[in-house]
Amino acid sequence: MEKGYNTKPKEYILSFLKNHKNRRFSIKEMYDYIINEGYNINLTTIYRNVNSLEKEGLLLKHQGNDTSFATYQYVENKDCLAHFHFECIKCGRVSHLGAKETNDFLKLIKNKLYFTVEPQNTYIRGLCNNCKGVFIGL
Amino acid sequence: MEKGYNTKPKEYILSFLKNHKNRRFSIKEMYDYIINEGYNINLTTIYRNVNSLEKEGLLLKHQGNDTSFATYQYVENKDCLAHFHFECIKCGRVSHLGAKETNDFLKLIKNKLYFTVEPQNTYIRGLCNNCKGVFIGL
DNA sequence: ATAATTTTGCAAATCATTTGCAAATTGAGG
DNA sequence: CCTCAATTTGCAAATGATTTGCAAAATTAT
Repeated sequence: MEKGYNTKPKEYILSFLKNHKNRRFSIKEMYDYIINEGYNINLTTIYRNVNSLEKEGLLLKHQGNDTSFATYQYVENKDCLAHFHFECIKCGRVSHLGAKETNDFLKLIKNKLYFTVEPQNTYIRGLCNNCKGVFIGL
Repeated sequence: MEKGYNTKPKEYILSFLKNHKNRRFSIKEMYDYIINEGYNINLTTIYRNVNSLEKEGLLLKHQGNDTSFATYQYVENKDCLAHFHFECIKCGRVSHLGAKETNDFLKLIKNKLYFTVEPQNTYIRGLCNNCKGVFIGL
């Protein structure tokens, strides 16, 4: 049973992510950004903290189908996990569908399929408004 | 520009996957199964073939959020990619939602969000009928 | 069969992530 | 603000999945 100390690196990492809500970063990206901001930190330290922040539910971890590395994103509040997620396949930004629409959809498919849906694990993928115009190909 | 030779290993891998539709295998699993069937093959060969089969659209590649390795699955016909997918978070099996329900859902959210949904990239996650009873946790 | 081209198998390289361990940091209690 | 036990850090080395280089084997058209 760990007491959980408050360390500089841990605080720095979390505030970095909080300052970039709705954006995902790979460990390497965080590292580069943070180093660039003039704060000295170790890659391993980021791995370790990001891991425990994810377990605490403060971060969302994404493992892309095409990328070999994971990315992490700060989640404002955990309620959003009860909704379906929309993930932009271009910029990676994640937003979420309202409770009403989530429920409507769940009703819609309830008797269609022998399947219990877990919205918190579900990412509906497509293009967000920002990326609609610029995306080429698929 | 490659001509694409038909080799024993390539055929063996594809037929193995075809004989196990709706199931996903990691490279290592395929290797173990195939070796166990008495057919001699190399890990690298599986990597290479599975990669090109995926590019040809014959296989679906999955990169789990929690697993460090990819899994692959034979897809019967490419039409199924135009539908939403259901993926069981326990057994990994993928099935798909019918065209009508897919469309109903798309209509449902069309004006709710500045978002263009790509069903072929979307996995709705939950528990399939088989796994409903046995799953612990989450 | 022959030759040109692709694919295989193996070993070594690569890349993301994890682990071991000593040194540094933290926080509770004096 | 000093001390001490517990936790966290940083670095180097380990791990595990995947890729690559290269010579030998397999394939296809001629």
